[in-house]
Amino acid sequence: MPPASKSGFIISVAVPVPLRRAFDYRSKSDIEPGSRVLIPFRNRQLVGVVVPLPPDKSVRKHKNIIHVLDDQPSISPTMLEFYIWSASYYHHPIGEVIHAALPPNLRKAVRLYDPDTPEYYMQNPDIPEYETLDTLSRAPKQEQLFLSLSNGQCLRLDEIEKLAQVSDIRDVRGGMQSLIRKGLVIHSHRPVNGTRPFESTLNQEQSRSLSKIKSTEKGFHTHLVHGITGSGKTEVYLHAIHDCLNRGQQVLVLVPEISLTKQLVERFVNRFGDRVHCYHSGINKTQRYRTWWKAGNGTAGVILGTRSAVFMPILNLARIVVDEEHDLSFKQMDGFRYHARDLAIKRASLQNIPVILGSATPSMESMQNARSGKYHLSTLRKRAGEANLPKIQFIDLRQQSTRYGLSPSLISAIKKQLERSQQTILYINRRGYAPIAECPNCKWRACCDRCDAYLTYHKTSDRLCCHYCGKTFETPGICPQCRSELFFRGAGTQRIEESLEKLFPDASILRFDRDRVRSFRQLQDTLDAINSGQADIIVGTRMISKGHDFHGVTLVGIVNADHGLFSVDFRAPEQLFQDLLQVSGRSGRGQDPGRVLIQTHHPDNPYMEMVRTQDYDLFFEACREERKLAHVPPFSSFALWRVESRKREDGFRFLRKIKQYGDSLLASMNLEAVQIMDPVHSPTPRIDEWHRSQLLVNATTRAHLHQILKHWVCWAENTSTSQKLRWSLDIDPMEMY
DNA sequence: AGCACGCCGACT
DNA sequence: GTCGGCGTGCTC
Repeated sequence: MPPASKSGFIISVAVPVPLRRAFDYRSKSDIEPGSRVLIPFRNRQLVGVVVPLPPDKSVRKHKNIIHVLDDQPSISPTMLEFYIWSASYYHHPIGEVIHAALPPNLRKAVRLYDPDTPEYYMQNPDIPEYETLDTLSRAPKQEQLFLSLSNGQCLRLDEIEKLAQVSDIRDVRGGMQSLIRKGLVIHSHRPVNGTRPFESTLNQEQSRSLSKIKSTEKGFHTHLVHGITGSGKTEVYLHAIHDCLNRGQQVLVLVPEISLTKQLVERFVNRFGDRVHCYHSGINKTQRYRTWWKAGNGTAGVILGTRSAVFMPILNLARIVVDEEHDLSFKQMDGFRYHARDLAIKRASLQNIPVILGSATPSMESMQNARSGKYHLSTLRKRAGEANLPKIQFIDLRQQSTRYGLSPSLISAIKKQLERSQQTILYINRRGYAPIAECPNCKWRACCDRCDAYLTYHKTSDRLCCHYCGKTFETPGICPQCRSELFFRGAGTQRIEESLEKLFPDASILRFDRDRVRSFRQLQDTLDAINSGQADIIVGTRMISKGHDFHGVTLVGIVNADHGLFSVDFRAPEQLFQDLLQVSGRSGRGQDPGRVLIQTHHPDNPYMEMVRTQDYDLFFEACREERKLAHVPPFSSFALWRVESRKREDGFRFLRKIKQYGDSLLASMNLEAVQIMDPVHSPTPRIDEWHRSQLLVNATTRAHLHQILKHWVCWAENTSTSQKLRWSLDIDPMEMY
């Protein structure tokens, strides 16, 4: 309760500005937390949200709130608590966090409104009618209402009211609400013909995993489903979701950006009809608001979304599923740098519900938690249906020479595929034609003028392109220094595509990279083309490895696996292992067995051997030991200060000041568990004319890290910096450059 | 962030 | 004389 006085109430408001504090205002009446208010802010008017934080006693002058925008709070106490927790964990301004969580049209000074009138109602097709009538035997009015929806009819409220007049039922809306609350009736936006009956097709492993999940229906639990590619993890989630919908509850399903395809949505819609609501960057404002509204009032059964959907208010949330939990796209890489998987787990604990993480290659963090008993682990070792795991073999590049990336062994394997008219995927993690344009004589290389990076040659546009800032340049035909003819070194997707066209002129070749597949629409079309067998060979970057099911692909060729084997980033082996296993998993998902050929200079590297045998457990143990010795996550917690400046030394100087202050904080707080490294320039020191440097903080205890950061960030925020300098703090950084 | 205030150079 | 450049500081 805010203090009430003669002059009114003092209300704490989160304002959408990059400041890590709330602002206090005066109001004649008390206002419930979670309500949006219009407030004067300096000489502007902004929409803020009332937060349950204690007012700052040191502030004397208070302006009046202009206007309360919500009759009822648009943010529930639970969600508000979750947003405040998120802001404090990531040390991000509370106003910006709440602003990001609101649907775009509520960020403006408009009142809440129902996006869907009229609303349709229908019987829940997943519950047999006799069962329902049983539960309603002592509620005759509700039974009447329920029966007016018989035979799968879909009716508007006014239509039901007309029918109900006959039986003299007055509170139709209330009656329908209680039927919905009991899960016997569902809302639907437009008439649907019911959903398909749910057939169980789980194998033994899947059933075991499901019953493990079902055994912890109540309370907070984290499940990790470790299922090899093609083992049918999705099927397990679908069953778990089905149970919740039957009880009239809701489920949140988070998937990586690239996985939210038509195929996946269709799979959900086939099971759950129009109770499925999607939420991702490609959805317009009206749709977003509709989903937000329906999630909040309990009518959307399944909310299927990408990372930002973790902030969706959901009235009867019973479960959260995070598919491909290892995927890096769950981490927001700019602005509010949150990790949707970690927040999903926090949210589940706040709401006291189970959360299910699934992956073929779980992150080190999650598996460590499973092994230590914090999470419940279930393992799916068999591929569902007829399919078997693909066989992985190496092509030793020390013994075979390649022509533009392809070895004779790989070429002959592709040839055999074409003869048997089976599809092949070639994976190369580099787009464009050649990553380097070099003078063979004086070794001059084409560089970007805005970044410290070499330019990639793109043959389709005949231009040199910077993959960091996106700027393109005209290709000089000859070396600007010694006038020799330039040589394009190395291979990207375009060059592989070209080589294949020459080698196999009759084959149809499809490129699958960011240059070719730019929009959501193009992604659908490309996936459709692959699945309908229009492409014989698909040349793709990492995009292709993200959870797509290709039934005709029986060979995956990995053009170069060595990228990242000797990286300085401690996460590089994990990412390599995940990438290679994920892309290998695209092979042999139909009836025919799959093969994987990996070109490498290091077939005897221990990590490569674990890839070949697809031995996740062995990999986990090896990686675990390495990380334990190096004292890095999951055996410690990282925070990373990042600074960008226009002048080279400005950022570095600021980081030295940050470190100095941090060290003094450490000394005064007597925290030995926290270690502050020295500032360093980023591996790519300049991007788009911004010079980048960073400062790593490594802590044994997360609580101690948090404690020092609280003061540290506060200091940084109040230390004036010029506009030529930008800084940010990354909690649990996933990429260290 | 976004906006006002303020202190110096080239202009109707 | 003043219009406007962006460096600095503040927002309950």
